[in-house]
Amino acid sequence: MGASKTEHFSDKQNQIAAMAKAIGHPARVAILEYLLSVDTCICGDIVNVLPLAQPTVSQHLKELKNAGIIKGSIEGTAICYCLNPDALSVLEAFFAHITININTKKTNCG
Amino acid sequence: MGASKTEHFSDKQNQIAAMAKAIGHPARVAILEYLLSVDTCICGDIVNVLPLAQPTVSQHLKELKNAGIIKGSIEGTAICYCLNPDALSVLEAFFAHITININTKKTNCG
DNA sequence: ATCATTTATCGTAATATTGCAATATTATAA
DNA sequence: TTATAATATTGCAATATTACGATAAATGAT
Repeated sequence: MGASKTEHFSDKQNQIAAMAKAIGHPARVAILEYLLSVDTCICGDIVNVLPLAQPTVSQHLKELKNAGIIKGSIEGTAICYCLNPDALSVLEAFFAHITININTKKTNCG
Repeated sequence: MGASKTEHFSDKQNQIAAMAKAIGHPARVAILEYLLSVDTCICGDIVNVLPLAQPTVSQHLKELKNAGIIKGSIEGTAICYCLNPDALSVLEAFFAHITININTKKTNCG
């Protein structure tokens, strides 16, 4: 096989998984942190910040965009990228919900 | 290639990415939600909850365990699994940090 | 010791991801 | 138009992931 059986899971579960998967690569974590470190959008120097070739960076940006984590808009020759607050707040809520509920329960095994 | 160039990124970035990647599959999101929905550990019925074969579920549990997201302990014939609050709070802090910082900045492109 | 139960591992097939060179596309400038 | 700059796409090789049948390992019960 090799393909996930997404049809067996809820839309919410698939959405969380898709976004987490998009962040599941150190280059893409680095992109998020970089976009967060500067004010608003970044127009055209993400490639220089990462230790990867331009096509590879372009591919990583595409995946983040497909998952809705970042947004991009054409600005002349360059493209401006920025974080998508909506997507990130969904993830934030998901993990906040988990940690809050863990703490209200008995401590665990292991 | 096919292998991530983890050596070019920080330990923190690799750690966040590894944990996010582990959650980046709907079956593993479902496992997290199930472990959260019951009190403390779950001993031995995770397979019945998921629409996947037993070896597949075992593999998913292994990946969550390798990433530190869950913990497991042997309890007779069964194995008890539970969430690892430490790992999940790292992710929670990561996304909380992002969403807090987004909101203090100008709204973005796209 | 034998059996039943539960979980893990092995082997394998299908598919996806990662990375980059080469090339194409798009937009601005001269 | 031609050149320049920035980003995207294509094509490909190496590797990883997903899924499951078959089988193994470990524990408890009879």
